[in-house]
Amino acid sequence: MLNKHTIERLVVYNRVLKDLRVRNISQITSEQLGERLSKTSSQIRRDLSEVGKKGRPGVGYFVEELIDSLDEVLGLKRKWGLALIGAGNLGRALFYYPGFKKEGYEFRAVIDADPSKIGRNWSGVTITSPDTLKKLVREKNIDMGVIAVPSEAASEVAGTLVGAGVKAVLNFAPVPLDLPEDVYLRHTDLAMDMENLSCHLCETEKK
Amino acid sequence: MLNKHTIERLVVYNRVLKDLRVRNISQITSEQLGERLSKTSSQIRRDLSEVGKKGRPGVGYFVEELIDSLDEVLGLKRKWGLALIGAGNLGRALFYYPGFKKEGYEFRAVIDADPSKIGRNWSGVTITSPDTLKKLVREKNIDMGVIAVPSEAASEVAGTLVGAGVKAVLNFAPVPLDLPEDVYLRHTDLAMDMENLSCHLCETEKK
DNA sequence: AAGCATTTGTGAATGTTTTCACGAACTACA
DNA sequence: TGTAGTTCGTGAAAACATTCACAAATGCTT
Repeated sequence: MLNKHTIERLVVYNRVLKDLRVRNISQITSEQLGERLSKTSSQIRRDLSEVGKKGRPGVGYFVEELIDSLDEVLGLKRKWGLALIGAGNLGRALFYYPGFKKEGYEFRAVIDADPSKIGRNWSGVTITSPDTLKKLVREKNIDMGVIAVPSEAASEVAGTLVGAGVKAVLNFAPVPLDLPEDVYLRHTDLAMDMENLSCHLCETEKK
Repeated sequence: MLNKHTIERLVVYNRVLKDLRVRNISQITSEQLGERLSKTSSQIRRDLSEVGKKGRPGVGYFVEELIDSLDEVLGLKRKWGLALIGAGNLGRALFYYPGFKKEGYEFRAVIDADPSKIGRNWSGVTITSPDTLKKLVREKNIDMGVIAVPSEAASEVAGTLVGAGVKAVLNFAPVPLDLPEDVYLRHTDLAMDMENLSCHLCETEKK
């Protein structure tokens, strides 16, 4: 029902609204929100019309109510269990990234194939070997897998995750994964963003 | 000229093509490429028609030639200088991320406000304080800024980057930045991707 | 050299997303 | 209560993106 673009924007609106809440601002109009995000007000009204809560004509939206609806829609009203695959530099950065815990995402398992890493402890989570994954997914209620291994290993661990019953995967390895239809996959490729930037720089240089 | 969606796909095509090259495959049809990426062949032909090199009817595209054109379009034929702002966990992961160097992106400056970090050395790059940024951008030919600081500090460092003349910014802080029109900005918010996943999980659960 | 089998490149058709524009809902104040 | 001033929600229009479908280009076989 909600399309991809809308969801992406809802996430951003939610961020801004939470910032407003901290600053004790309790109402905002679509016009103001749009200005803050360089979007048209009608875009914002259209997007928000897809979540439950309605704005009030002549006034705008109530920050608190809207956050509540957005948290509901975006699945932030409950905790989610994560398994981190890959305990390298990137894996560690993700594990300790404060934004996850804040929104209810908990790393409950950390997997790495490197024997020198297995057994180490990160804030109470012990790093274990790949063959423990299936068991951990069941026991620790893992909802999502986060892949932070080198490209070569990515396909295999993705397969293991899916085999263990995980239905959502966030892939940081720079390789497109081919997973079953019913697994929701997002690919966050750091170098891809960079290439996007350089492509634009190139284009503007030409002008 | 090239639109956002097309660029995003071109980056992916380039990845796949480079993989094919490694495996000594020298030709590919739009049909095959489409299958590999779950895209229609006409989408791929349309996208590729926007880069210089033409395919050959009855044969397909030549991998090597196509990579060459894509590298050109995506700005991968030259080196780019990066400044990393923020030497925390995420900053370190980005700095040591192998994908960047491979595609010609070089971190030439690392900035952090924490006195205990200033003076440390990461693979030959010394961590320096924020007030050195302007000078470094000039001296080290910095093309892009990579922001990996906590939200509170993000706006300010973004402003400093822009003030120093940087025209492209990759923002990892979970806060929307408001930069001048002529600065190209990309926002990679790790928690945002996660929220996207949980939103989808929620939606499918409901059905 | 001719005919068949591929596959490209691209107008035209279709589908999707965003913006426009305006009636209806609400507030504020006299 | 009435009037003026906001702002929302949403059909309809416009802009944008994808897919279809087919002529033209090429390779392969006889």
